[in-house]
Amino acid sequence: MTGVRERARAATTAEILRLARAQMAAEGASALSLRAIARDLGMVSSAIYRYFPSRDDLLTVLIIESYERLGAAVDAGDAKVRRRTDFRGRWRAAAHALRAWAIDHPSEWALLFGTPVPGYAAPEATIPAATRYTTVLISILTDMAAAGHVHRTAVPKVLRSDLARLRGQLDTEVSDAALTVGMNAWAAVMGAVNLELFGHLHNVVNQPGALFDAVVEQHAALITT
Amino acid sequence: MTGVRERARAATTAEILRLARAQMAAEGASALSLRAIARDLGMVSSAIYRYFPSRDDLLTVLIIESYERLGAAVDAGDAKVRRRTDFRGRWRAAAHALRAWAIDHPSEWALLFGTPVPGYAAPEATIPAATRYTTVLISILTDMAAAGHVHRTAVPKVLRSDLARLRGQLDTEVSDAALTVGMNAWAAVMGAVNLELFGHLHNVVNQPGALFDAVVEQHAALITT
DNA sequence: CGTTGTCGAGAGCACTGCTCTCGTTTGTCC
DNA sequence: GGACAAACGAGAGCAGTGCTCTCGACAACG
Repeated sequence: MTGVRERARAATTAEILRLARAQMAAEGASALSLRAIARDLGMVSSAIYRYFPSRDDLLTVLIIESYERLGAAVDAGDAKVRRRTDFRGRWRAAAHALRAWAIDHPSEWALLFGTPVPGYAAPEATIPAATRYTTVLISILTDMAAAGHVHRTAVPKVLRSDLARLRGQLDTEVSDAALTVGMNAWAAVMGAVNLELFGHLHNVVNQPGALFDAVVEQHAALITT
Repeated sequence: MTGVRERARAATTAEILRLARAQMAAEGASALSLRAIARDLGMVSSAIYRYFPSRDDLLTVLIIESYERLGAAVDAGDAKVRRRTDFRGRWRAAAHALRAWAIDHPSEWALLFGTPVPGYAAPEATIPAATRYTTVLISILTDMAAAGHVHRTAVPKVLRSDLARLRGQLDTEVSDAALTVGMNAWAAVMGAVNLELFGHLHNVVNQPGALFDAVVEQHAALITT
C-alpha cells in the first residue's frame, strides 16, 4: 500500500523494459545487454537484478508483452471492418494488420517467431500469450459457422483428436474442416511474413507486399469456400 | 602445390567446421563459440583466426554449407519419384524432404531461417546458395509447362516485373501464374515448418506432421490446377 | 643456405551474465 | 518515536566471450 517505494519500483521496472525494447530495436533481440540497460539507466549492472532475476526473465516479460501487442494489433485490424459478416474483408484486415505490425516492429517479431535466443527456452508463462494473436482467426471462423457457413475441406484423420481438444480449449463451435483451413491459412501467412522479414525475398521479390497479397487472397478464397 | 602445409590447413579448416556444427547441434546456432571450438581442437583461441578471420565468417561458411545440404536433400527427395510427369508426387516428395531435413537438422534450419544471429548480416556470398533449395520447385513448374500445363491463378500486377526478372535469372519458361502459385506454396510450406520447428505448435497441434500434410496436399491441388 | 611467409601460443582488451558483500534508505511493528 | 527487517544501489569479482597483438618455431621458395 505504501506508495513511494512501490511506485518507484514500478517506474524503474517499466523504464528497464522500455530501454530493453529500444535496445532490441536498435541492435536486435539477442544483442540485448543487461549492462547496457543499466548504463542507460545510470545504474550499476548488479542493480538490474533487483528487478529481474536474470536476462531470461527479462526476455520472457518482453516476449509476453510483444505477443500481447501483436494480438491487440490484429484485433484492431479485424475490428475496423464494419460489416461483421464480411468474412473475407475481416480475414484480409487481420492478415494485413499482422504483417504491418511485423514490419513496424521487426525486432519484436524476431523475438517471437525467430530462433529462440541462445540458451533460452520459452517458459510456460508465454504459452497463453502465444495463442493470443490467433484468436481473431478463430473468431472469424466461429462467426462463419454461426452464419451457417459449412467448410468442406478434407481433414487428415490424425488431426481429429488434436482438433477436438482444441475445440474444447477454445470453447467454440468450429468444425474440424474450418480449423483445418484456418491453420493452413495461418501457416501460409506466417510463412510469407517470415520470408519477408528475415530477408529471404531479397533479390527474389522486390514487392513483398504483393506476394503477401497473393497469399492472403488465395486463402481468402479457400476460407470462404 | 606443395602438399604438406596445404593439406594440413584443409584438414584443420574441415575440423573446425565439423566441431562448429557439432557445437551448434548441441547448444544452438548462436551459442557457437570460437573459444570452445579451439578447446575441442586442442588449440588456443587465437589460432582459429588463422583459418577464419571472424566468427561471422565462420557462420557464413556454415550457412552456405547448410543451404547446400538442404538443397541436396530436397533434390534427392524429388529425384526419388520415378514418373517424372507425376507432378503432384514430385511436389509431395520435395516438400516432405524439406521438412524431414529440417527435423533432422534443427540447428541448421534455425541458422538458415531463424532470426539472423546478433550483429550478423548475411553477406552477398550466401545469396546464390540461399536460392538453391527452391530450384526443385521451379523445375517442377517448368516441367509442367513443358508438358503443356497452363496455370490460371491471378497474378498481382505489381508482381509482374519481379516475375519477369526472375524468369530471366532462372532462364526458364514458366508463366507468371505458375511462379505465383509456386511462391504461395513455398511460403505455406516454409511457414508450416517454421511453426513446427520453432515450437509454435506446442499444445496446439501434437501431430505437426499431419498439419504439414494438409498444407502440402492443399497446395498440391493448387499447383496442379 | 637464407629469406619469407605461415602457424600456434600467450597475454591482454573490452565486453557479457551473474554472484556476493556492504552500507544506506525505506517501511513496519511495538 | 525507536527498533528491526526488508529493499535497494554500489562495487568488486568470477567465468566466459570475440578479437588483437607480439613472439618464437617451422616450412616453402629462391
